[in-house]
Amino acid sequence: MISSLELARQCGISQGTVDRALHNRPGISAKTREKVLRMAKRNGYRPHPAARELLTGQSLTVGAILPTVNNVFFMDLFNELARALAKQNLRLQLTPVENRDAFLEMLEDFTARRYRLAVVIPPEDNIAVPRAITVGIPLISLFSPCRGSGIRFLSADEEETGRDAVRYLHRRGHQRILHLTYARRAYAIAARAQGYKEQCEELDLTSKVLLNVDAINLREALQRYRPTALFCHNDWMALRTMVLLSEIGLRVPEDISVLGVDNSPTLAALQPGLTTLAYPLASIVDTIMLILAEKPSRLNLVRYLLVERSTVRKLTGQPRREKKSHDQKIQTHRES
Amino acid sequence: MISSLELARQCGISQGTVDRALHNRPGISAKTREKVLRMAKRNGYRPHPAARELLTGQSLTVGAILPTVNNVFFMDLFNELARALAKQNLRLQLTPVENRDAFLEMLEDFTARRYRLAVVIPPEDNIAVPRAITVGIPLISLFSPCRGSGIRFLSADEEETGRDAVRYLHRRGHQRILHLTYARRAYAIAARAQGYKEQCEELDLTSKVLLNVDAINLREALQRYRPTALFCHNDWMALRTMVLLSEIGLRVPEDISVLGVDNSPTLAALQPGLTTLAYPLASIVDTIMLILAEKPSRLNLVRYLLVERSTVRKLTGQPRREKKSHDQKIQTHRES
DNA sequence: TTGTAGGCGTTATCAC
DNA sequence: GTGATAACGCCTACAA
Repeated sequence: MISSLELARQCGISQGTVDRALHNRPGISAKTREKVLRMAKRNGYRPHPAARELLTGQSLTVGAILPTVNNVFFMDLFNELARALAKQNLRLQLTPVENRDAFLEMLEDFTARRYRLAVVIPPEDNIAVPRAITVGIPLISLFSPCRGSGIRFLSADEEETGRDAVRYLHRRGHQRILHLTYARRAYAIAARAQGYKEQCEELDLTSKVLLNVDAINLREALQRYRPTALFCHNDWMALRTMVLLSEIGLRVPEDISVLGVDNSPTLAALQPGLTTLAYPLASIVDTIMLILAEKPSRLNLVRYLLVERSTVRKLTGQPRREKKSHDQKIQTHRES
Repeated sequence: MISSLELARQCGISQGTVDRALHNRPGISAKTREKVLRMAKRNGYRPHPAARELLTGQSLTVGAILPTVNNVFFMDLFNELARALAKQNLRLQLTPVENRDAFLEMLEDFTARRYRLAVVIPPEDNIAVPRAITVGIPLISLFSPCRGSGIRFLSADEEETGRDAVRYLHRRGHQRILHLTYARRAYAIAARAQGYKEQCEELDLTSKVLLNVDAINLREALQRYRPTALFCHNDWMALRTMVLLSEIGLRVPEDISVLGVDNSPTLAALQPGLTTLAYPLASIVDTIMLILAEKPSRLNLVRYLLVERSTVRKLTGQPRREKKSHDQKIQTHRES
């Protein structure tokens, strides 16, 4: 790796002139510029990002943290984000972390490195982020909130998602709807279950939530509650449920209906027939890019909680849809 | 973010003394050291990694590149690697790339940043890596080889994996074994299919390879070849196949056997009953860590191709197992 | 049109 | 024990 000073020596000129050539700045003869560019190419010259970052105090990297839990939906999201960032000449640095300590440690590192932005999926809910970090880097938390000033929390309206699911199934004639979800205490999980329960009450349906589905408790719940539909927290759990149902000997959708959430492209490849609620993944990425486009000074002042679906729309410039949007949102490759 | 110079001023001492305190170096009084550490903590001081990297010419980061193809097996691998690196105080920087250009661009960036090592899963086979990169950073390519001097290619012996699968199924009494794999031209895919074919010939079995399984061509192949066992390229494809079989109305393993490859922990959670060949994931991570432990000067001289299973063992210090190892390698939660 | 100087933050090596 | 100085590579401002 050659330095710009070394390059200047090889060309027999000064470092300043080399800089003018490399950055297309005025005040240099065409001949000299050409020569510098030729030599640079020949030597495979690349500016040292560390030096530039040190000088400018700004990095061209966006840091991302995700739990080591292997979640295909998270990967779909970050792949999308990486693509969007690449277009703006920014890189995404992904780091898997196992726990709260590693999470905060990584955030400190991002701050010290002057990353442009941190986009995180916290390994736990409500982690308290020290002020030293929040003043140092704009922070967007996805799916699960963090505690701390100026942190943006980006999420779909999970309660409404839960309600949507119940309404959709009820309209299809279902009366006994079971909700399958995780025992983990996380915002998205709790809120979605809450919406499910509330909507069930409004429609005079009995609600029942099953945590951490397995062969035994699923079988038991099926016998006890005789549900005609299963509303699963996400596509992954829907898939697992379908596998279990097939072992039990129940067919989907003839014997029982299964509804997932996410519309994960990766899982769609595995099980194209899955019925699922589409998660506004593209909106999330769009919103992140919008936040990034703002001036850093303004970033630390604004704070909003994207728990209202309309907020997402406003940010991404989409018009508020009419009532029937509920149906449009539902991807039905196979009716369930 | 406070600098060490600023910290020194606040303590009323020089930068050099601050450095002695922060790095536990001798030549400083206990009282001064304590004071510096206290002030550092209070101000949330963190050395700027860019400055350190600039000075030392070495980064504490390992760069990783993986295709945007959402592959749970890759994520399992990198999660393991991140964990192992964290123990050595190294970070893993993961970057998803879409194509050859982005891949090479990212490698150049890694080189410019003086990363300790690049661990890559190339988006295509046999990408030519310029010398400028290979001399700048030690490079390990996983699953799919790259062209270029000094590049280490780390992979299990894929041909042998293909043979193992056939031998295993044949010993269970299967005579008609179909191989389901991808159309993509990649080393692991081609080599595994090659091993499958060769072993079939040796055992006087007819071999048939089905590319890009879907509902239609699977049904057709089942009717035409009447296989009793399906050997799938990986767990993911095995799962997809099992879903299709269940739609067709065939039960696994009663009507037909399905064998996957990877022993992916993530997919095991989805379908615990899947029979699969264990991929030596831990060995791969161990080997990477061993390569990392060597001196960089030596790294650029050695070159080896880990296509012989014995080579992996040698590097990781495991004894060569006896014949029955084939059986031990196979994870059979449910006999297929 | 070109050369020179200074500083980003850290660390190693001098001198006191 | 402590303080001063130089250097890593880049970029900007100013001087020639």
